[in-house]
Amino acid sequence: MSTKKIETHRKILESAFRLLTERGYHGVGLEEVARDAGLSRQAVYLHFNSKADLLVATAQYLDSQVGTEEFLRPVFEAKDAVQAMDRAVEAYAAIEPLIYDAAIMIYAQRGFEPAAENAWQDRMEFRRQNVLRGITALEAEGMLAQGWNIEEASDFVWSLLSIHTYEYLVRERKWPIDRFIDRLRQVLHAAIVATPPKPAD
Amino acid sequence: MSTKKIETHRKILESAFRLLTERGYHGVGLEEVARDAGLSRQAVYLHFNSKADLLVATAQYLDSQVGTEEFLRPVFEAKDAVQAMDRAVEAYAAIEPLIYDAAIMIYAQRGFEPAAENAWQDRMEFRRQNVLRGITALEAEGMLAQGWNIEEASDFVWSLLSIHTYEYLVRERKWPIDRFIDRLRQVLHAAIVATPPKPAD
DNA sequence: TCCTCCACTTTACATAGTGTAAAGTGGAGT
DNA sequence: ACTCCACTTTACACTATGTAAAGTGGAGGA
Repeated sequence: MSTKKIETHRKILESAFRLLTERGYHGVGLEEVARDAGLSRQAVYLHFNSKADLLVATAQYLDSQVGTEEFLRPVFEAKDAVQAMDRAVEAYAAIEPLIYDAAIMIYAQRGFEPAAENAWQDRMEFRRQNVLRGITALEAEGMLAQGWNIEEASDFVWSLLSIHTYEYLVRERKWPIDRFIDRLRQVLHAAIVATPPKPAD
Repeated sequence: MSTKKIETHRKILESAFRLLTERGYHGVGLEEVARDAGLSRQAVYLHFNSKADLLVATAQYLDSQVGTEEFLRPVFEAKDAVQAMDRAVEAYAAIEPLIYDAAIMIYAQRGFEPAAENAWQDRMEFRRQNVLRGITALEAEGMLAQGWNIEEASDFVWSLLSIHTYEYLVRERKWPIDRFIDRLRQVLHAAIVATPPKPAD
């Protein structure tokens, strides 16, 4: 692809991102996206096969802009699995607001557009693998609470750290982000971290 | 409304429910819903103002069919707040599969259709009030874990008992419903139920 | 029995969006 | 000067929602 085409590609994605997140998937037509990017509607079809394709590409573009790895670095550098977990909650709370609009849009379209379903599954699987690593480490350090196994604890934590928990508590219930972080940590500690052996007396 | 019209109304709702849940909101047109109900497309507009209206009416119709109160009765008849909570988890796990399709459809449309947004908020508020009552009782019995207040504990439990937790764990991760119930109870006990005072020795 | 009402049909139309097709344009690179 | 190609322009096919209005047929009341 020529430099020019790549540049146009990016312009479409940025117009699409802004308009789609402002007004929702059905709230904007490709006509308007194209106009916003300074192009004809047909030009958009030279870059993306369909509106659904554009949505998915937009979400992936956003992901690349957000730089998830940066946020996750402290997690991997933690001194133990419990600290990693606490840091993961913080990272999660920092990333979620940035990707919320796009993620929810993908989620809402996943029932109708196979491309959106794939994008959603990819994202979920990525997250679940990260959680699985964390829980595996927790278990290896003997800090996974009794009564849990790695698989089920991972599933549960993955579900707890989903975009919907953020939506319910922060967006709907207006929790300040610090409360959100503290409460999630509190729950995770209580529910899946082993209580420390009695201090020797 | 005449008996005949009410009957037709119901027929439309049942056709709509089946087709919409089978193929999704955008997967069926009113043409097809009407045909399925043995009517012309225009007849549907004599009963519902728009497709969005029909969706909302369908979800409400389903709610009325499900009989949520029946499921919740054991919760209100529990001997204490902790037992009520355990029973609430069971009721929740019984109701969720029945309303899942319709609820998710309403959820997915809520960004586009104010009617769907209202229906969603109503449902959420109903649930949140129920949870709030439960947590208030828990606190009154001195069984709310330290570090929680009623408001925040309610928000958290409400979010944990959302349709999305069911979606993630049962639908996506294929948890058997019993495991789902057990794990949720386990988490709730660990996270928000007070540890009993040390038995006298 | 006749009349009226009304739920529903039929036909038609306006509007809006997605996606396809194909000829034309203008500028950048060789 | 020639070519390529990204993009424009115009046009069309298709599908859906929603509106409008005249017509039909049967049930219920006078």
